[in-house]
Amino acid sequence: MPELPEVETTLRGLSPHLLGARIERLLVRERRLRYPVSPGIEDQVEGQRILALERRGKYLLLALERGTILIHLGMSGSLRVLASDIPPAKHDHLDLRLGGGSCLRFRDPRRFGIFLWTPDPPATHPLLAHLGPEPLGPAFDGDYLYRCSRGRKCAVKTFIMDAGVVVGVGNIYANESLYLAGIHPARPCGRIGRDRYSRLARQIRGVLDNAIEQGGTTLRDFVREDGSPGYFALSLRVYDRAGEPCPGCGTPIRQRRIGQRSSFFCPRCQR
DNA sequence: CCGGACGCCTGTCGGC
DNA sequence: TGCCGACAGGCGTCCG
Repeated sequence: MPELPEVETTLRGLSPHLLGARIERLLVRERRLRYPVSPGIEDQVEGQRILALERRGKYLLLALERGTILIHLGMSGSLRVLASDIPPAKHDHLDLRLGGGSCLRFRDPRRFGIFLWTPDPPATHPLLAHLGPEPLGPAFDGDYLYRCSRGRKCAVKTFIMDAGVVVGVGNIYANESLYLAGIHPARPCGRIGRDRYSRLARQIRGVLDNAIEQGGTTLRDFVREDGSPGYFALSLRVYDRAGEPCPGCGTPIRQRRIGQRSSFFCPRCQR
């Protein structure tokens, strides 16, 4: 579900509510997520203050005084801040109760999400240790993509969705940035030149920046911390638009599976 | 090392 | 109206 912009939107919305807050209690109703919620996490986090909120790729990190809560929203997860006396709905798996009667509530119908405790520096955690650079950070550019792709044979779309290459680019934004860069999603990544990769890197950055500005993309279940949707769905050029005319040339948008994921592209504008 | 297939879950939608 | 299969924004694991 949520890709980088949705996680960033969530982080920005949560920050004013969570920063500096003290955790009174963690209530876990359902431990069976992508990985079981860390045993004993309730006792670990109780009484600690939240010092910082950070994002690494699609992971959300709550830095506490003696460790870090590591959250991933999976496909269908969302986080909201609300009064803790509001009764939980179906799929509301965890409540992080804060002072003043408010709580951070984690909902995740499909339970592909993650909620883990680590006392160690989060960058060393096995789930984070092998992640590629941030697409909005200084290490990410066309040259990086070019060098990284030499000798590889997978489709360029699969390549940019590989979190070991660059983090945070999920199916929606991969489709959109390839369209804007004029690159066919099935093209082998190792046979794309420097100039095209620099265009692609710029478009990835631009698409993510714009999506963050619009509060993310709401297709089905994504909601912000206050329950409102994101509006970037209105800006999608090709994603979920099979058969509709390409905004550039009018050719019907085509849909096809690449690397087990639905892919959308204009057969004329993307080569 | 790389790439492709699979599975984890629930909800929704389209076709019959 | 109801049932059934396909599919959905992610990602770790397994296998060749």
